[in-house]
Amino acid sequence: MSSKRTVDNASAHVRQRREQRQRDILHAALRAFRENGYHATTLDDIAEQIGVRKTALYHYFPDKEAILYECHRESLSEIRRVMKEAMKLGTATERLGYVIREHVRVITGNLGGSPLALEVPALSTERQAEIIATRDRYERDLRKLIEQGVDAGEFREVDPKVAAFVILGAINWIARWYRPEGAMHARELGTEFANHLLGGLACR
Amino acid sequence: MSSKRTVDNASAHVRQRREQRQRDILHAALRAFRENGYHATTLDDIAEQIGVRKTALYHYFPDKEAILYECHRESLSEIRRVMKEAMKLGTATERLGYVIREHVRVITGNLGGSPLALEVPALSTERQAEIIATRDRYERDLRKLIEQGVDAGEFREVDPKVAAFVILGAINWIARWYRPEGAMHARELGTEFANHLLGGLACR
DNA sequence: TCGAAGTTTGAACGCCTGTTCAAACAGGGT
DNA sequence: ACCCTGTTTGAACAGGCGTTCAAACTTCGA
Repeated sequence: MSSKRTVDNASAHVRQRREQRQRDILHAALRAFRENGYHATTLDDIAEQIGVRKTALYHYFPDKEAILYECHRESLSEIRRVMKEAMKLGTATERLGYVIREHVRVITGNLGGSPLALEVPALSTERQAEIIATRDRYERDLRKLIEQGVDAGEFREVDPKVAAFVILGAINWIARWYRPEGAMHARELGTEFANHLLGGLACR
Repeated sequence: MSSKRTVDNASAHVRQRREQRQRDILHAALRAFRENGYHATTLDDIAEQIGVRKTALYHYFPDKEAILYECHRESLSEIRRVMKEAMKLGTATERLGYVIREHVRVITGNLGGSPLALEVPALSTERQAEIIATRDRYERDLRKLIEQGVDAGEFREVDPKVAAFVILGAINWIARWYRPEGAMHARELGTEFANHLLGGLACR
């Protein structure tokens, strides 16, 4: 039956275009949220960035909060993928360095998100719970990574919790000042961050 | 003339009470802004925290933005005072350590502010310019401090700009997770941060 | 060329929240 | 007891923005 075939092709094409549109919206939103915050960003802002009226957004997301939710999910999944990848490496130093560099790359990328820098309290209670749970899992992994480094004698005896906050804070703060147009390049930024956070400032 | 005398006493008392009220408002606002952000904080939130209706706030500040502005000014002045104090110390390591510890103390204190963590774009253009200028002066001082450490051979050869961002980011991020009720104490937090940011994670 | 499904739009609604204002209230000096 | 100043309040207003909806438009296969 060629009718079935063509219909399938058509709907596949349609779905594809729809998903592309959704990605566009998410990226525009992510960029705006990261730079101006969720509440300061209007649907008009997001819509304008992709050349469309705000009402069009409702064909792709039920409401504004859903957009934020997807931003959270997408960026969290990307960052957890990084963590998983890091675990394949040998030493804690290598692993942590990789995580830091990749995290910086993600946060500075046009497509990626600034994982934990997004507003959580703006979400509904249930969604908050889910996002926080995922984020905590990531943070726990990071702490464990640091603990392993301490146990292995690679790192000094630090409080893993505080150390993780130092690292995450430094990285997430990038979203507040980094602009793609700026002079600073993402790659060097990542290595510079990794050097500083791993090796500190002091001469050895 | 005893009338003059008593009037002065009275107005002094009144002024004093007024200033206390203003401080109360600022601290309530600062706390709310820092925890929930400027836009997510309503005047009702602030007013409720000091047991008053939101309209009462207008006797002390012309509008919401003015409250944010004063929060900025107060916390910036406190943090610049810290920087000035640090300059009296001998080595770059001591200076930077002091700045970090005190910065953490300020940001975790009930009364103090989270200096640079407040939303800037919510201010009017002129006020933005002023706040940014002051903030930049502080950041420049911090960078210079780092440069001096590099020149003196105390620090490794880092990009002072990036190093400053790492330090400020780690510290400012505290506002996002630190809660006074929590188990973590401000003092240890400060020294832990200083150790990490100066000495890094790696064993030496 | 037609029709159906997908997409975009403009107008309108409703809520939230910052702001204004006149009226009530409090306190302390005479 | 009275008044003046400073303070607080409730009601009402105004604008912004998220959201709804029916109507117009676009795309693409038949």
